[in-house]
Amino acid sequence: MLAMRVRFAPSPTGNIHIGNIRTAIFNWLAARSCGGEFLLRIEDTDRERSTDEAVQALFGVMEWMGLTFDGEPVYQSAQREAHLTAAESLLEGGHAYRFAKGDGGEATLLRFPWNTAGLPFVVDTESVELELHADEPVCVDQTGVSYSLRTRKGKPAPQQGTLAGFKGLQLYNAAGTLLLGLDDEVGGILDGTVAHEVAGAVRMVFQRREVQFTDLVKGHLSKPLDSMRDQVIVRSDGNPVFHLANVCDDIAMEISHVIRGDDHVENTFRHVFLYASLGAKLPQFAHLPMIVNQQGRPYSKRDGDAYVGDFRAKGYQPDALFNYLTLLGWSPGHDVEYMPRPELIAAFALDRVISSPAQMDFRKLLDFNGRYLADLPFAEFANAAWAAAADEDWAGGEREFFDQVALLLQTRTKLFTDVAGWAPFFVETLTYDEKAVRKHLAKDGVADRLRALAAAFSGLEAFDVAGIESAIHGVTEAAEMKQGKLNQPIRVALTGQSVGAGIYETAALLGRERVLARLEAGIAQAG
RNA sequence: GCCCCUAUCGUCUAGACGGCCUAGGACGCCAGGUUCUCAUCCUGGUAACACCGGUUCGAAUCCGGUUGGGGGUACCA
Repeated sequence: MLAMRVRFAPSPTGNIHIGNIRTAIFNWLAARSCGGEFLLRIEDTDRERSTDEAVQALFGVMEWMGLTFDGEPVYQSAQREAHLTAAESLLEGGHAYRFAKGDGGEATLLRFPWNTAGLPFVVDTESVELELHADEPVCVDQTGVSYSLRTRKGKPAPQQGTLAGFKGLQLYNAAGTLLLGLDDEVGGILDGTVAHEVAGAVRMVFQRREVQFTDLVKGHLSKPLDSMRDQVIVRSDGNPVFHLANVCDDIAMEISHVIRGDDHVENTFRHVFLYASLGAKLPQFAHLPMIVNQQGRPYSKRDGDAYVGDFRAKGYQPDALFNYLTLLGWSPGHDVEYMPRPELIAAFALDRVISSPAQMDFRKLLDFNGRYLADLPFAEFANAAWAAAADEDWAGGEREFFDQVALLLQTRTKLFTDVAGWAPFFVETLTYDEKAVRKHLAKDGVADRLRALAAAFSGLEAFDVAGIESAIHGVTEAAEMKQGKLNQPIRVALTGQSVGAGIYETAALLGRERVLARLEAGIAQAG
């Protein structure tokens, strides 16, 4: 088997969201897990909406996520001539025709071939017999067959399908007389010289044909050809449409596996004909389940939700987001979910991707982020925390002291924005959490104990962790309290908060002078 | 309307051959523990096979139907 060549093909029409980047991740993992190549193609043919800023943002996001691509990015807009040339050759080979639909000029349409003998992905299935609505005519021309079924209430329900979907079509009237046999005149219809409008038909019979392909994720898929319509490949204004451009580029880039979102499944039934008409070999297809938002709808650029850049701005670790996203629609098959990138590369396989949509769980992502932060080498953690603190009022103190605080809090940090909560180490005047004050400080006897503690602290020879611990123990023993009962009141007095790092370490780091001042302020709060 | 896909705890998921599933793991939540607290850590608990039929000695697992969800049905990508 040839090496795997995959591509990520976003259109730069806005910020890239979580669904897009997950597609990129799976492509990247598929390639990296088997030594294949991961290419980037920027589908910028929608010139009105494609902006250079969006392209730069795309590069930024990919770099941040560590999604390295091979070779130079391909810009689809630069391939326009190739697309048009392909359309021209399709026209010359009889695989396409020009037709004026509506009031526009002539567009170029791909013709699903009447003769499917050489196409392994089209098979004849059952013979179909349909009751028609007699009031509506059946129209047969080179664009296809249009007819009307009856709804339950007896109203006409218009249908339309490509000519090739109606092999052996026969139309009958109520008396059972054959009104039209398609196969006899298909030649003229195909070249556009003959068209029929048949009135009074109540019954149609034809041989159904199905288009089939095997998806690496979803398995064997099929769709009746009579439910499909001929596909415009070049608009009447002369611009190639997405389907043509996409397939031409994938052929030109020699893509072996097309890995994309579930929303492209239906397109694939049409794309296989394009590959065949262009004389190209079919790639393998893998359609990934959509990632849906809290409302159960797929993320879209229009909703402006869940941009990857937002996660970056909020201080998420790219590796944590990467790891988390990998678990949406895929699982390694064992119980370990926390998998650094090399493990992910080793474990990833397309055949373990599932096919139903997944919803983001931001809490689980946060948990992953906390684990990745805890596992960061300390120097890296401290640098990033320092950078994250730059926007705080208290930023810019001594780096050595900051590092000591960071060391104390690394394992408890879920997100770098949490450093805002480190303020008690860096500011003079505390902001008290009212709830914490009420619960821990404003209780009978607390003020007395804090006074006793202040005295004990003052008498301490060395204001270190061991000394602080024994001083606290001394006070609780004298008050006949349970060990640790005084810790939360002390914490609230020293930090204004009910949560934080170990209290002895916190006190030691704050230093005797500040601790004493805060105890006094705390006593005032305790009233 | 028509076509395609899909359905296990609140969420992400495990569950190749039907019995090892009185359905496992993770997040969340709850409780307890770490002879000092907490957002760390440890232990325990909570909670699911959409519904109805069928096949079978036996079904979350196979088949059919219903319902729900998603996608498509464009001279959008």
